[in-house]
Amino acid sequence: MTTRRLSPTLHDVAALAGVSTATVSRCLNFPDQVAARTRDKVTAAIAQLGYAPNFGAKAMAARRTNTIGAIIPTMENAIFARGLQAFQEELRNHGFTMLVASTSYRADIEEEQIRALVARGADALLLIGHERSPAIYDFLDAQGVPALVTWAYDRAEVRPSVGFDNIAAMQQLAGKAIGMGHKCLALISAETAHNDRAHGRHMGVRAAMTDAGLCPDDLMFHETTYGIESGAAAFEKVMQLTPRPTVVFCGNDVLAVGALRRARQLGIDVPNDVSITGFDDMELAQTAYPPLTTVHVPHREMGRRAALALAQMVKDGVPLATVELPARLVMRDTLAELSHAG
Amino acid sequence: MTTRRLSPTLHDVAALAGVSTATVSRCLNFPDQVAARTRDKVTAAIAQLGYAPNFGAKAMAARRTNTIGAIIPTMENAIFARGLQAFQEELRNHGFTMLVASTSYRADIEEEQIRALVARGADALLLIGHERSPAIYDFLDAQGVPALVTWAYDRAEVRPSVGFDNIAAMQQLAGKAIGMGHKCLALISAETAHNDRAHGRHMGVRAAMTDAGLCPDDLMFHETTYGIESGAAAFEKVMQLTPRPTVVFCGNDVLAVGALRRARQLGIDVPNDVSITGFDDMELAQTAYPPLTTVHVPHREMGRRAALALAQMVKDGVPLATVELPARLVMRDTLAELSHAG
DNA sequence: TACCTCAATGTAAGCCTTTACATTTGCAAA
DNA sequence: TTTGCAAATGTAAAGGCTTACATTGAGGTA
Repeated sequence: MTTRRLSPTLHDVAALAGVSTATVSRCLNFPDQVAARTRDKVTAAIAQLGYAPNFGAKAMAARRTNTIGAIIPTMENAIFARGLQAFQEELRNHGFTMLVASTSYRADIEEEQIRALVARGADALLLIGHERSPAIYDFLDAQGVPALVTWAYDRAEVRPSVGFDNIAAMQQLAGKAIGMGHKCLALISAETAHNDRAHGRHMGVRAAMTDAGLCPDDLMFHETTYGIESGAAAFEKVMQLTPRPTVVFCGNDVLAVGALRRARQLGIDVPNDVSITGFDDMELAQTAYPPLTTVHVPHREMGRRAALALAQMVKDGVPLATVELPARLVMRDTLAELSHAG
Repeated sequence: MTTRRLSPTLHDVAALAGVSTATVSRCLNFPDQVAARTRDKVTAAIAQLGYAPNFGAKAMAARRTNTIGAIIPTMENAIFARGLQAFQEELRNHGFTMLVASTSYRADIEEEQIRALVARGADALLLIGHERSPAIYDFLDAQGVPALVTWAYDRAEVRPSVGFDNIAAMQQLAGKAIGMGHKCLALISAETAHNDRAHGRHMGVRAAMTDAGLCPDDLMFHETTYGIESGAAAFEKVMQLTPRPTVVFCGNDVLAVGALRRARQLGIDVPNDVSITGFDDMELAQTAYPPLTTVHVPHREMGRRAALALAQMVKDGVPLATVELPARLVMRDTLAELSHAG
């Protein structure tokens, strides 16, 4: 009485094709190392048996899973979703599958998720932003799992990354606003702790002020949580300040849309009474009314490039390199010359 | 000369703790089967060595990966992203990790992805919508991989699902519009081929017309691709029809926002000249101007419930059951009583 | 013909864990 | 003290694949 197997194994295929298991394995993984005749026999046997390789066995023997992990704050933020989508598509082109985990912007959960994905056999990891504890980098190094940072570019960092320069981008936008006559600036920022993107954007505004001979400490800085409502509330607060700002930069489009909405509710005209800008250029920005002036971030391109780099790293050992991608201003209708009537 | 191992194994832990590998394994998987003293020794050894179980070996020996696959059309659509986020969070609560693949709404890619995730050792699968080839269901059955459908509920389907009734929801919305005096109806729909959600919504409008004694064939039906621009173009087309519709239902919020935008560009006032409705109730709907009347779909709840069901199925063998979740009308500002002036 | 080379194929040793079954230990009951 | 039983632990056999190394055989060269 023989044990009935759930599904056919390499061994069964080999027996049916009249070759060794090694040959079948080679047929699957390095087809041009085996003679065409043999290959045909094996292919036929595989088809006949409906053979599919066993994942665990393959992973164990090959010491690789062809799986790459991505850890992002949340998929609900469209910018991450978009980048992730591109990441996954490119990964698929190279035969990899994506494992996803999210952190809700919490450092402790991120650490847990990094460990979880490594334990799940991720061959490499995609991470957002540079800022995390050194211990976790040590862990990654010890486990030999390469990690690529994205959404951030910082020439001072040694770890490889694919991203854009948050400081420079925001500096450019703020510089533009100052050039349009604005001197009284406010920034509604996402939380900057453990978030080097938000922090960089803050620094960018300050840098532009310094460039223009303004005192960066005069920037009205307001930090808040992510969300349309938060943006609305922050805007209302900021508009009560004295002197009242003539331009309100927002750390991202979602906050800006909230600000826009509250402005309308308060009867404040944008951009005639006050200018508002966003950051990210998500679909929301075009849809908003009036269409939002913002900074376009190459989310898809970042995801795609990151996937490519990681795939080549795992497959061919191509070392990870840092790539800076450009972010560009998108002038729409919410940033205007300072009207001296205002 | 001994081979240097990359990372410590169960064996190393066992040696250090002075017990057998079986005991270490039990310590990890069934802690209360081992004496407290032993457990302490083992725990110490694990910590000292920085041991982490090998995924491939574990998967092979346990014939389980604690990984669940999700296959969705695209993460760029916020409604899927949101559901997926909730799905992943709940999965994490139960110790599972999520494998994600996307299909770009293409049946052939979906099939390929289903096979890929099964090959990657997914213990179970989350799928969107019922509509797919029987062959792929056979494959899933043959491989013993349970699948749960979501985003759709259809009492006629035997396969388990967690979702809402697209027909009934749209029927309710259309019924409401008809009750407000509208008789001349148009529907801008996403592509209905291989998409039972879009198809159901179409059927819903027709059903409401029949209910009200209107002839469903009088519905001006316009099918288009997903996207704001598509919605805008479709709206323009539909408004050139004779008789001109007084209400334009859209298959989703994105199309509706496109319609709204084009209406503004064309100087058509919403809702006084024409009513427009969406479907999904994504953030976009509140942000749009004017705020969009739509149907709220419980995306998060679907994701959460699906994760729970799948986790319980894989862990404890609880059979998958069909659950219908409610979708409800959200009246905002784009649907109005038919003004007889119009 | 004898010899060499290289491509194709085969052999078998891992890879690391889980788990059925066997063995030992500890303790309570007699 | 002896016996019996349950709890704790150990032994070793899978589990299915990859791959280093060994073997075979075909074709070319001297």
